[in-house]
Amino acid sequence: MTLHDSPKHNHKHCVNTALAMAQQLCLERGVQLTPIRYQVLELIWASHKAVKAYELLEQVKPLQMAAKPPTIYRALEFLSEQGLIHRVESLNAFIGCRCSNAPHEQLLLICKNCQEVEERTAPKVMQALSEEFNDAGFIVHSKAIEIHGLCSQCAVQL
Amino acid sequence: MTLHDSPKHNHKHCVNTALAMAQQLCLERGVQLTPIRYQVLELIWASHKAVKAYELLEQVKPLQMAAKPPTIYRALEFLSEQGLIHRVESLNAFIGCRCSNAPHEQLLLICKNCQEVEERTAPKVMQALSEEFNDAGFIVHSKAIEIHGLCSQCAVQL
DNA sequence: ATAGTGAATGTTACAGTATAACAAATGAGA
DNA sequence: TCTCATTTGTTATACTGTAACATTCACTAT
Ligand SMILES: [Zn+2]
Ligand SMILES: [Zn+2]
Ligand SMILES: [Zn+2]
Ligand SMILES: [Zn+2]
Repeated sequence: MTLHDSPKHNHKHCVNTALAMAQQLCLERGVQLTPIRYQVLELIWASHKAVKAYELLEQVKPLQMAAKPPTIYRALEFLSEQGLIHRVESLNAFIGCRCSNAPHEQLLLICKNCQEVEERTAPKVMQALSEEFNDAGFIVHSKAIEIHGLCSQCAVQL
Repeated sequence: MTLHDSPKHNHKHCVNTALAMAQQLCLERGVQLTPIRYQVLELIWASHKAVKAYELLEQVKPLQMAAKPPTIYRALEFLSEQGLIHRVESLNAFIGCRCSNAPHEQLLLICKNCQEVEERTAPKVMQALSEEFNDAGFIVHSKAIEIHGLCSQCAVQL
């Protein structure tokens, strides 16, 4: 059982919220959440595990006969630009983002056992990072903070 | 001009120190810093820019006629295990590590302009991260903290 | 000496990840 | 209708990484 299989977690709610917010945001921004893009987002939200592009491709094919790698990568690029998903650099994979309404830092806790990824805001970490950049005279464009280990659920099980 | 081209920076010293330390550490640990591994390490230390595996392959070929992808990836795996280099996840590339004598956290500042990567210890950040993990009940195995932006040198130039 | 061992390397083939380039379709406005 | 921009289709290819097995080499136990 993973963190998000637990009875406490209503994943349907996660999905509905995420998809509704995506539609709302795209409407506000005047960008198109086309069927392909929507399907890819839905597939990514099927779980809290990071999903690989070619896994998505296989899953999309039954729905989109013509799906080829560019089909998926274009959808991923769009969703990423809109902040609806994040790329997990250390896994070559993608996860849905809960907090898409505003650009935000991301700290990803990646479980080696259940493969689930939890995104956290971690303001104290971000504050400490800012100080580090100032010391170094470094101007930040983007951050990828990816921590691998065992989530709380898996930690007690093993 | 990059951070490490500046007159203040004696890169020969960087290289000599890194290679000498690598030899010393491998001796102490009873592992073999073979010619191939040494050459790859030397090539990585040719600059402070992150280097890609297939770039290394091209550069190694004149020295190692038989070099094929596994040649490079094996050397990279060894150097990585010994903490002599780090993989930059968000670039699929590698950089030399200055502080190989002890296992350590790594915070990488990656310049989009000059491609140089600076590794920092950032104890305050690591402390804040630890607190974050405790809150989340997460058990850490490894961290990849990669910050993209402009280094101090490039920031003033642009 | 010689046969066995483990570590490193050679070699072939392939799996997995991602993008370039151009063509076709779609849809909204002039 | 025509035009333009956006999206999607299509083909091909580039880039990144590994599996699997053969060979070499140095060291050691017989
Ligand atoms: Zn959920
Ligand atoms: Zn887990
Ligand atoms: Zn240097
Ligand atoms: Zn720079």
